[in-house]
Amino acid sequence: MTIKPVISHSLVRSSDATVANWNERLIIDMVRREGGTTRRYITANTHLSQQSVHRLVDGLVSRNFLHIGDSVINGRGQPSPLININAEAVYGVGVSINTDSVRLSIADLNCQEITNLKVDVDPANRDSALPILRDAIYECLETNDIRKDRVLGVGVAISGYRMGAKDVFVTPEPLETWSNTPLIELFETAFQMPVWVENNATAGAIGESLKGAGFAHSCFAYLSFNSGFGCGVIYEGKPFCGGFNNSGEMGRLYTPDQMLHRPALGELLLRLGKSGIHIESIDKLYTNFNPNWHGVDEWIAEVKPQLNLAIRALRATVDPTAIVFGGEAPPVLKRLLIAACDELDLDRYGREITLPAYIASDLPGDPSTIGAALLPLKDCVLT
Amino acid sequence: MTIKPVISHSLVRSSDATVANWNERLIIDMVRREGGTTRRYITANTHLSQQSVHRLVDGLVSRNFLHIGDSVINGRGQPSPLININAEAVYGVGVSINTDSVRLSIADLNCQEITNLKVDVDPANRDSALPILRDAIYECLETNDIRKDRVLGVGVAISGYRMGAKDVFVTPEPLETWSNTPLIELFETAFQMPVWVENNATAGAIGESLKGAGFAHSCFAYLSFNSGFGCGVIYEGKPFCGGFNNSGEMGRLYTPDQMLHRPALGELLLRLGKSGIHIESIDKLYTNFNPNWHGVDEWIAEVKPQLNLAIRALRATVDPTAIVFGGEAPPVLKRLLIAACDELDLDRYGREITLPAYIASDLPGDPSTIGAALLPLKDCVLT
DNA sequence: TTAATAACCACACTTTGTGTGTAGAAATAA
DNA sequence: TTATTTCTACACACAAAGTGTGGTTATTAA
Repeated sequence: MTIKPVISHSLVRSSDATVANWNERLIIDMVRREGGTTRRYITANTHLSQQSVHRLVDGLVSRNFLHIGDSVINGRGQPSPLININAEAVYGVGVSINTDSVRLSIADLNCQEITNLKVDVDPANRDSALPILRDAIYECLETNDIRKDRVLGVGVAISGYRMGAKDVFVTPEPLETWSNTPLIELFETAFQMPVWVENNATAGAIGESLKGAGFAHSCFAYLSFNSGFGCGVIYEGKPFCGGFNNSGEMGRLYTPDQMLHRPALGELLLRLGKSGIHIESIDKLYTNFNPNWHGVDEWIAEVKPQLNLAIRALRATVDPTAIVFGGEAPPVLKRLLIAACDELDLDRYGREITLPAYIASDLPGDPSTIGAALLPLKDCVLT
Repeated sequence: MTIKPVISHSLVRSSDATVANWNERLIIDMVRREGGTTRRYITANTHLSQQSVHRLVDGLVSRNFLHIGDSVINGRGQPSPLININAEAVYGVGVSINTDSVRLSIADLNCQEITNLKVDVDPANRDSALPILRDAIYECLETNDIRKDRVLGVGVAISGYRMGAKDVFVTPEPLETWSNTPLIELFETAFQMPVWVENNATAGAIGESLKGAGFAHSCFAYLSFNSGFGCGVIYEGKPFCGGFNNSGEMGRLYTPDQMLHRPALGELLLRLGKSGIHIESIDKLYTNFNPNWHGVDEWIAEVKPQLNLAIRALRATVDPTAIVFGGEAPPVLKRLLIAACDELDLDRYGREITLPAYIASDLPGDPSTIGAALLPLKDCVLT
């Protein structure tokens, strides 16, 4: 049984029951990325003619995805009315399930996070978690005055890799309860809304593609420093999933020996513990991090070879134009990790080669939750 | 100045001047891959309706890309006429420029190699090579009775990585003369035909996607064992080029120290030479290879760690469903290399994970030349 | 012999784009 | 002030490429 969209009829195209066709999505995403623009600009920057842009924008305005604002003067000629996103047109709900916490988030059509909260459930117990999560979602929508028929669906970010189907995961052991189950059916039944499921690193990458590095890069790798260490790849603006849908599963790069020294924050917590600094969760690390703590420099030195190996592997295979340092690492730590990267910008004949940009993600908090909330938007109305 | 297609007007669609639109290409490629099929099969295996398939096939038959053959009976109902590829409809010409040889090849619409020959030119001297190559192409077309208006264009495979534009390469030093030049304009001017340019590993991968592993895999990595060691990635049936267009440039994976022990056949020739076995070219290695030669086992052991690192890097980032061992390595050597691959099929909790298939390519001779000849076909009429 | 099935094909229709042409509004240049 | 320019707005005819309906025909199973 597939859950049908619950969104308003006025938002759905009568012809094919989708929310927006590809050219409409191109226009919505262009308006969003530009933070408002004119029909003139859209005509100049798409393959569409003036007449087509006019008709498509008209339709999107009448279906309330876009607003017409004041006119702007661009030299001679009639001024262009500004076209703006109607941020309240549709929303995406995001849920991230991590080993130590479950978070909930709502994003509007502008990809702005409306709310982000920790849900007080035990992620290790599926049966008790699902109804609590469902209640939390509906309560959260009500609190924020969001009608249910404006919600495209729920994106779920979970750590682990896929096995067979696109929605069956093998999770880290603390999340064993979510393993080997078709998650879409599970969540759709629980939430009574359409559901998307994605690996947490890829969810972070999607968030970055819509709000951060994606403005300048259409092919980049997103390093996700969480309890573990993962990676999401964006190619041609879309998530790259590979053959078995496990692209970016960095554990497969390392030998068992190297695994112990990979840049996973869970390992950092252990090292800090040994130095007498006891941090109980990645959450707390984010808020309390001090780069002068005893053990930080040592850990950076310890993981540096594995971090550089990951970057070499990405450059050799994916060849991204940017590598984004994200996940739940504290901002200062991201900068320390970037500083630890070797800059191998010469080929074997000593000729210069272009390096990818190393970027510290500045999406706040847990990027996989906001990324999860953006999944429905990305899949229905954006590009 | 862009060279216009020289193919017959009867093969080009009047509406948009392309050779075939996407649905037509889907059908042509399905007929090709099936080695002939019925409209019934096409209808069942595409998103197209019976009526649309009928209309599209009709158009392709009247434009001579397809032939209608005998009918086959499939149980009750009217028998279906067989639809076959007209192999002589269009052709692609391929040129590969390697450090030690220049090869020329012609492929028909069935992706069958019509001819493959070594061109007697010095690849190190561009100005003398171009006119000789042009003459060789036209002579070769004449010899094989192929009219010029059936040729889609020339694909060129060259070793090296891209710099900036998609047709500007930085080549290995022996091919310095082809470096830092927009190659499309260069070759189009010389050949007076449309030209495609591709890295030789990716050209091999494209060949494999049309004639070998591509029948079963839409995402695979193609390891190209040549004088150097490269890789081409196919994703969703198409070449994956990454952000800077240098996906698969495996040199970037290795440290300078590892580079000396990477699985490049040029290095094998050096090791064999030290053992008193003097092979003058990769060509000769292909025809005369003996796995019992002193030095072969030692070389396999020497490169094994770097080969496995490449595979780990590919599995972590691209996650292909197959890894094809190709390039100019002799068949026996490919099998030895496959045997040297560790099979890391357990995750860090000891759970089983699906391995990619390790496949020895059985395209004969130099795959990059045939791959080059397939470039125009892939880009104009196949998918 | 007859019913069922599948292929074939004509036709009307829909969606989604294009190009042409016209009218009008507002800013700038002379 | 007036003319020019630039851009919006909109009507209309048209084209490409798909769909659905329904009828005809060929073959097999009962």
